[in-house]
Amino acid sequence: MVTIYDIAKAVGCASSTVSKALNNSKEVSEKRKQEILAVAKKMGYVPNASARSLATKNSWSIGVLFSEDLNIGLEHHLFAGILQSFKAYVEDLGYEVTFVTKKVGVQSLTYLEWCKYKNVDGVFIVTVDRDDENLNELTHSGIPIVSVDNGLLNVPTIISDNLQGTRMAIEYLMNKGANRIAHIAGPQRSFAAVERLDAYKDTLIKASVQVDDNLIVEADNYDFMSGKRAIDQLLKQSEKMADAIYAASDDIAIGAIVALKEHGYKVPEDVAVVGFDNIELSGYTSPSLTTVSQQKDLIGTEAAKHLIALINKEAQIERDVIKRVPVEFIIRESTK
Amino acid sequence: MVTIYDIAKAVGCASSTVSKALNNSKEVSEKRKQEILAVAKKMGYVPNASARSLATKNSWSIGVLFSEDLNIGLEHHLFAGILQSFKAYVEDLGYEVTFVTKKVGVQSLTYLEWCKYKNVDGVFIVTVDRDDENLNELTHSGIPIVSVDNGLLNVPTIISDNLQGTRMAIEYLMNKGANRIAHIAGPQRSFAAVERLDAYKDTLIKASVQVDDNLIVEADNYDFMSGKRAIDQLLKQSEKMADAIYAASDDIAIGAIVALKEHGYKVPEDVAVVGFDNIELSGYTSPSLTTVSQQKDLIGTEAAKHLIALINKEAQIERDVIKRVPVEFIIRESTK
DNA sequence: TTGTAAGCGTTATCAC
DNA sequence: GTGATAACGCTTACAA
Repeated sequence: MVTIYDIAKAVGCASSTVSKALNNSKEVSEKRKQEILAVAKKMGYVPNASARSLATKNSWSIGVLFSEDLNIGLEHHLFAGILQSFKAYVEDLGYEVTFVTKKVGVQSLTYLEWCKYKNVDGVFIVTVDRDDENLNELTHSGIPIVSVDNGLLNVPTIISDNLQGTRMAIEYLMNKGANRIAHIAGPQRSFAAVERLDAYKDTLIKASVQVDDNLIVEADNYDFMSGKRAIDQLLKQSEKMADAIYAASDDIAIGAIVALKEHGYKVPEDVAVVGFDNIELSGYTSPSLTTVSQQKDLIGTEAAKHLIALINKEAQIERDVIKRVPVEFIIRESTK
Repeated sequence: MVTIYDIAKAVGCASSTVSKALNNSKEVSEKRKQEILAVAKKMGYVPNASARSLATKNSWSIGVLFSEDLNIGLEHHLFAGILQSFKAYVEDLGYEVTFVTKKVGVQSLTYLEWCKYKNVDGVFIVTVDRDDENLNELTHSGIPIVSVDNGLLNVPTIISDNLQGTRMAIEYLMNKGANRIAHIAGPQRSFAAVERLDAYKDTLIKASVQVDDNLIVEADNYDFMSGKRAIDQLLKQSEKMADAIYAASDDIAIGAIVALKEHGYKVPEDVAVVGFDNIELSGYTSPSLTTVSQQKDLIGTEAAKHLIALINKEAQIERDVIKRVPVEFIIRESTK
C-alpha cells in the first residue's frame, strides 16, 4: 500500500505537502503540486478512507435503512425504484450508499449505534418497521434523516399525493357512472394505505355519496394474493357486487381481477378496476390496468436532494415536513 | 463522543485494557472486564469503525457492484431478489453491504481504487457492463470476488442451470406435440442469454430436430417491449407461425403473448409459450405462464457463502468456478 | 511555500 | 493481568 509518506519520500518533500497537493489546496505551488500528483499516479496511490475519515470526521457515506421485517424487501418495485434513483443522485455527488444493519462482526448494535459507528453523514429510511424500538432513538438523534412513504413521525418524508390520486380515481369512476365503488385498502399499518382509505371516504362524502362499510375491505398486504382474498371477503360482506373497485396497489388490483374472473365477473363490463402504482406490468395484463402512477424516480431524487440539503445544513431539520410528489392517472382497459 | 480513553479514565485503568475487555480478550480478568463493560455501557460508548479499520486493516464490509449502465437496476426482479438474500446472509454474519461507486467527493476513482480506498473485504458483482474498462483491473486484483449470472471471465460465478432449464422446457413442448418451436433469445451480450440459446439448439439437435434460424429471434432486451417486438420480427422471418415459443425471460414471454393476441393467435391453443424466471406475476397473467423458475434466494446465499469462504481463505480463488443452481419447471396455462 | 508535529480512536506489541 | 507506547494513514494548526 502506497501512503503519502511514500510519495513524500519519493518527491523529497513533507507528507503534509503531499496531502495539500492531493487535496487541491492552494498552499502548494503549482509546480510542486503537479510533481506530487505525477508521482502519486505513477506509484498507484489510493487514499485510505478510514484514515481520512478518522482525521476529518467526515465519511461521505449515507446509510440506507431497508428493513426486510415487513416482507417488503428490495424486490418491491416501488421501493427498489425509489432507492435506485436516490442512489444514482447521491453517488453522483460523491457519496457512498451503504445499508444500515444491526450487527458488526459478532456484536449487535442498534441502528443509531451502527450509524455512529460508521459515522454516516445521513440516513435514508426506505422501509422500516414503525414499531421497531430502535427507531425512535435514531429519528431523535439529530442525524440528518429523510424518509419516504411510510409516514414516520418526526422525520421529513417524501410521499406521493395520495389524496390527489385517490380523488382522480374515484371521480373518474363516478363519471363513468359507477355508484357502488368499493375500496380494497392496503394494510393499515402502512401510512400510504391509511391516506388512501381516508381519501376514498373523503371523496365520496364530498360527492354526497354515502360511505358503505360493506364495500371496504382491508387487504393483509400489498400483494396479489391479498387482492384475491379481498374479493372473497367483499363477496361475503356485500350481496351485490360493486360496480367498480379502487385498489390500494396494482398488485392487489391484479389479484382482484383474477378473483373476479374466477367468480364469473367481467372486467371492466361488470366491474371496473383501478389500481395504484403503475407497475411496469400493469400495461400488459389482460385487461390492462387503469391506475394511479407514482413517480418513483422523482420521489427518490427529491428524498436525495432534501437529505443532502440537511447534511449541508442548507435546510433545517424540521419534524414532519411532508413533501408531496404529484401522481398521474393512467386510463387503460380495466375501466373502459 | 465517548472513546476508550474516557472509559479508561472512568474505570481507572489503561486504554489498552479497555480495548481488550471490549474485544473479549482473555488477557483481562473477568472482574475487570465486567467492570469496563458496565462503564462502557453506562457512558454510551460506541466504537469507531474508521479507527478500528485503520488499526486492524479489516473493514467487515462487502462492496456490491450494481451497475445501472445496462438498464438493469435494482428494479430488476431477479437481481434485486438475489441481492436481497445475499444481503441478509452476509449481514447476519456481521458484514456491512455497501455499493461500489466510481466517485468519492469530487474525485473519480476506478472500481478497484474505490475498493482499496474503502478497504472492502470482498466484492459481489451483481450486474456490470462486461465491456467496462475498469472491470478487468478489479477482477485481477486478488480481492475476493463472486459474481452471478453474467458469466464474467475470471470470476467465480453462481448461476442457474440454464441447460437443464432449457432442456426441460423444450422437451416438454416436444412431448406436447410441438414441432416448430421458436426461441426468443435474450440479448446476446448477456451470458445467460447465450447459454439458453445454445441449450435450445443443443436440445433440438439431440432430439434430431433441425434448427431453423428463421425460428430464432434475439430480443434487444429482457423486457416486455422486446418480447412484443420479437413477435413482429418472428412474423417477418417465418411465414408460418411457430406452434410453440420458448422465451428467455418471463417479461419477454408476456410481451410475446400480448403481441400474439394482437395478431389473432390464441395462447396456448395456436401457440404455446414458455418463459424463464418465474417472476411473481407469471402466475397471474392471462393465461398464466409456464416457466423455468430460478431460485434467486439460493443464488444469493450461495454467492454469499462462497464469497465469505474466499474472504476467510477457506476457499481458494479459482478462476471460472461456476456453480450451478438447479431450476424448476412450472407448468401453467400458457402451454396447456 | 514548505515542514513539523499533534491528533483522530483503535489495536497490538512488549515490558512489567 | 495490566499498562505504556508505537503504529495505522491522514489532516491540520502552527512554525519556519
